[in-house]
Amino acid sequence: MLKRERQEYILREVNLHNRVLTSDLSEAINVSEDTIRRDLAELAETGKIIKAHGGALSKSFHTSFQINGVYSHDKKKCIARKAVNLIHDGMFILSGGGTTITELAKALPDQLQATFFTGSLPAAIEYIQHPTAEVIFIGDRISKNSRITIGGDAIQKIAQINADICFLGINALDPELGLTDNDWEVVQIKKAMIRASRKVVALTISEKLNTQQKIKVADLSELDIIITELPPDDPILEPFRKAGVQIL
Amino acid sequence: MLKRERQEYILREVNLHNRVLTSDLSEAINVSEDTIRRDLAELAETGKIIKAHGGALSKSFHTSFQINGVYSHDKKKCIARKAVNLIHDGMFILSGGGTTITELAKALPDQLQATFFTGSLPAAIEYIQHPTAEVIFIGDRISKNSRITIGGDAIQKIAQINADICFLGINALDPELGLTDNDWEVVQIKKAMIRASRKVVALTISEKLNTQQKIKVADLSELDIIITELPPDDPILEPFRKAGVQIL
DNA sequence: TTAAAATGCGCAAAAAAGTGCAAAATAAAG
DNA sequence: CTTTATTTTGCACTTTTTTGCGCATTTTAA
Repeated sequence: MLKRERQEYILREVNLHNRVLTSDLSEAINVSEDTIRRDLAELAETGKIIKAHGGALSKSFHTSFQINGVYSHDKKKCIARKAVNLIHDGMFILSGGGTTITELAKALPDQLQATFFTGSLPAAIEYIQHPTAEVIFIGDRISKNSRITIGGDAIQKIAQINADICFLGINALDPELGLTDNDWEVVQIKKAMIRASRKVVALTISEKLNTQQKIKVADLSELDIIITELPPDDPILEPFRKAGVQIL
Repeated sequence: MLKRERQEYILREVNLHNRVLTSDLSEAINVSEDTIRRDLAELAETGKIIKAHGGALSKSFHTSFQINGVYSHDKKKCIARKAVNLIHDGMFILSGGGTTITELAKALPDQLQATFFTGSLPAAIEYIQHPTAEVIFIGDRISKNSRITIGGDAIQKIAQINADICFLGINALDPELGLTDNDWEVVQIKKAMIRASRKVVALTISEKLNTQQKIKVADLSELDIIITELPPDDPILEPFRKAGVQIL
């Protein structure tokens, strides 16, 4: 076996299993462990793998490992964990934009099999990394501020969908004024999403409760569930529960 | 056995078995190993095979190896820098997928004012961070492997565009077989993009030159410009220039 | 802390590759 | 058909690359 060939074999093994042992490789290829170590050192030097004691790790595995650790203690992550419980196999899900929704996308359990419609670039990036999730992107002009699709073409596309559930990341929620926002185009998209879904779930950190913005998106009565990081019996949530919305 | 004949035999052997040993070839053809080595050197110089200690490897087998290194990133940046010079204010640009295209999106000069149509999530994320660029995302199902939009709806949308220029990140380019790929759905998108654009630019690192994949995308004659990290007078590029394609 | 496992380093043998040159084969010219 | 020029090939030799082993050192895990 050629040296180059051997190194390619090793690289494939690493990328396939996310990690390899020097001893296993040595046995499989029938060369000394020294040779394997030298190969791993070379591959690591050109940045193709991460060397470790006893073997090596794939690059992608290493990076994803780090990312998961950093954001684990976030309010939004807490909200996302509550939200994923509403998703079941086979569902068709409309997903809006915002960082909270992106957290939701990261929090999906691996074995889930569902179809996600979204116009949010950051959320789509996360959904597509899920092993089984189907992702349909709603295309049109992309808004620079919110990084979601806006425009008539998108609204038309959304109207063709009949989703089981819709997750909206929101900017302002008030017991009287309901759901409001400051971007006209984004509001049109959110309204379309609410119309296109049987159940509407609003995700928000508690700071945005009892705040108002300038453009009306929906009445509280149009929302089915509100999810925040607070415990369900927090007094701040009382007026929303009274309006007939379920709190998680 | 003629020299030419012998080299073609070697090339067939390489592509068939993905690797050859100098010693085996020498024995099979009944010439000295020196001669085989000289043949391998010539074939490697024109980019048809990859030389290695003890023999040679096929290009297709080898590419996966080179593509994810630290040096390939520099190459792609170099390619991106060449490509941005083709973009001018007011242009309508169709942009495909792939890491090279993503580099292009990162390399855009800040004051540029242009409209980008794309179905690539990573590229769109970069385009949208540009201060003035207009971004239109072509929506439909997102392919897990390539992270670009695929499907009939997307093809229909692309057909409605009449772009000034189209940038394609490509997987395999051969002087005879032209542009090829291994994903049927992605091929359909690329074909649509080529049809929808007045000028077609192929971006690729040199390792992918002289390689073939299974599904035809376009003839060389359909390409206007090829951009690689190599200097324009490199011998590997000669057959492409002869086919009438401009090289940068 | 301690024992086992893994690693790095120097070294030597084996394999392969590069080099210069002359013989052989092929092509071109007279 | 012969002669000359060019290319191709093989051989002897040197240089480089690759590989495995012994041994001191470091890392890991109990």
